[in-house]
Amino acid sequence: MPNGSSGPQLTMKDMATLAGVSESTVSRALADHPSIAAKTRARIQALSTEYGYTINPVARSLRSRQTRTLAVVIPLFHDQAQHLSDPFFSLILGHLADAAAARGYEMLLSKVVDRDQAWVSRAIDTRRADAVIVIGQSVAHETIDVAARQGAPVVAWGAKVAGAAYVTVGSDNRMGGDLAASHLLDNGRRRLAFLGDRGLLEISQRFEGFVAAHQRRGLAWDPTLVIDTRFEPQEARCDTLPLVRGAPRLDGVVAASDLIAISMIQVLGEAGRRTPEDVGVVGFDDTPVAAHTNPPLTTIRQDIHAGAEALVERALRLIAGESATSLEMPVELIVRGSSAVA
Amino acid sequence: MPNGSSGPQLTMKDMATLAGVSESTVSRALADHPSIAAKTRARIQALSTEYGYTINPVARSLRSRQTRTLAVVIPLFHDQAQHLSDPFFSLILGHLADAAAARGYEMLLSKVVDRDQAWVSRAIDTRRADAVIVIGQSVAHETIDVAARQGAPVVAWGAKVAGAAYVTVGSDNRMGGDLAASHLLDNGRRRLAFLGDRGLLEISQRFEGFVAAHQRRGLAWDPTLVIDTRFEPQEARCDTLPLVRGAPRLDGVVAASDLIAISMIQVLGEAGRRTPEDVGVVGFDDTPVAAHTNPPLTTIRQDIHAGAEALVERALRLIAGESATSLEMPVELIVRGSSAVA
DNA sequence: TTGTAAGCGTTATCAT
DNA sequence: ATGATAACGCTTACAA
Repeated sequence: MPNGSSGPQLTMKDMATLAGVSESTVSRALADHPSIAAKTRARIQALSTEYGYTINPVARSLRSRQTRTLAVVIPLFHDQAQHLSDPFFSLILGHLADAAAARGYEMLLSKVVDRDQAWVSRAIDTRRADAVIVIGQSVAHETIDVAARQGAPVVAWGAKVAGAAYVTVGSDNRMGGDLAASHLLDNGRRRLAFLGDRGLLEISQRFEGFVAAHQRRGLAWDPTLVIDTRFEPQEARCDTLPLVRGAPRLDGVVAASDLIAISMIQVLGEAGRRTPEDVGVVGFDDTPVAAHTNPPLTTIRQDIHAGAEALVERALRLIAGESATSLEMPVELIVRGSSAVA
Repeated sequence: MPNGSSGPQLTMKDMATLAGVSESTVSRALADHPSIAAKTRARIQALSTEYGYTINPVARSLRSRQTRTLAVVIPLFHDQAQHLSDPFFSLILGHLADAAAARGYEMLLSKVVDRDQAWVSRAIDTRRADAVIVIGQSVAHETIDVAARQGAPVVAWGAKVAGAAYVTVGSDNRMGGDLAASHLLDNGRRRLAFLGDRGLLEISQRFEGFVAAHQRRGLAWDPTLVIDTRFEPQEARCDTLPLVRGAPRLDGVVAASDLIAISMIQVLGEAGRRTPEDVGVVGFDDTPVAAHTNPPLTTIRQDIHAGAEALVERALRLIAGESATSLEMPVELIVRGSSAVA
């Protein structure tokens, strides 16, 4: 009575009996171990599929000391709220899931909300995962760094920090900020705002690019137009309202995310300022909505697919005991309606 | 030399030696077993925190036959593409993560892309998780149903299907479709389009509500204004373009997602039709962008937080061998600018 | 090329 | 109230 997918789970011992061999032979056959005769191997593998036998991953893990699982951690204590609502997360999560699955790894997902110390090492010490991927190092830099120095296999999506002990994969944020600001400046805009919480490493690097773009052109930027707004649309709205009212000559906006940009366009509209005629707006991420807002959003596209691949690939290198290098990926300016020249 | 978070992992045997008791005592003390003297319990627990000892979950799982893990599966074979890009997913994922963590469960995340049969039972048979939560039963209904009949602990986010053997948690989609259409009809709109792939159970139920709203008022709905568009903005765009051009008298749109609605507003705008003056638009989900688009989106809000809680709670009931009932949650109409009366 | 046997770190069943 | 001891289902030296 093969298959059926029901009934008590078969064990390797059962398979051994069924095949008339020893457990070790089954184990090796299923692992494609070359020392097992090709014929035997094929027979046992056929038998397993026929009976729907699958190796118990828990037992395997206990013995082999490998979980074949990657922990994906999203530190959220920076802004308490659902920062996770940003579509950026589902995007990278989807790609991570693909990349992990392609390599036969499972993906354990957790949010970390308390700013308590040791969650990185815990994810590993706790032996549920072979490596940890942190999405958005944000304020967690210290924690990650300490864990990495102690030998924990951690990689993070985020900004490359000088002297950091852990591997990062992320976009060239300076380039992004620079491209965005340059685009607006080259279109004759002169009074640019920067919206985004510079307490986050990645954002502060985007801001550096924003500044660099001005400096290269010998132009000044206005500190009163720099707002450390959060990612939540609600907050973004509150933070930017006074700006719009107080800065009549504002003619361009570099936002740290598409969501902030979209929110800003709305706020501007309510104040009677048109996008792009009066104010040009550039977002960040090129999330799926960006192309379909009104007006469509000019934005900086990050290659999240490649990023996810790189994260997983590096995690596996660390697991294998090899070394891995950080990666900073170029970004691309996508010009759409929100920044069109008047 | 306690703590330190480094060095070789402590085992229960180590703790036993350290505490001068047997392994069983440590095990029981850590499990707060009442048969262990309160004093001993406290001492051992203190020791564990001091030395940073944590029970090896793999060994525990092997022995106890429980993984304390929930598998969250997202079947994606319906539309091949990144359906996952919809912010709805990150929303529910975030809430699921919270709900699982609150109960001491880990969350294993996987996308299922191939439409091969047995992925539900595999997630369990494979013994990586104690239960499976499926997000969006979509075309997977059959598969889930079969698995559930065989006793697999599965719960799904989605539409309640008559005669289904598995537990579902979802919104009252008929009510949603009805609310959306009624809102537009009551504001004098008469030629409504419905946009959404009715091949998906949830969407077809929303459509039923759309129809009911018309019927209750003795109004006819126009089949040529019903478009089975997909969730991807790109496709939504292509699918709806001809509609806009071909139906000059169209004055209302009920969309199956906020993303589709936003995309539609853009398409309308390009064709010279204003929202809400010429055409009123209602979305679905109340994703974070909805409140901040231009114009802000009238939409149907689902209580995703409660939904996630209910899913996890039911999954745990099934794990415990108890029975669980399906849940259909009311939705709420959120009126914003995109449907304002002319 | 295959088999034997010793663990991996817990929990659960008996005893005491 | 605590301790021995036997599993749980695999992998991997070491033998044959």
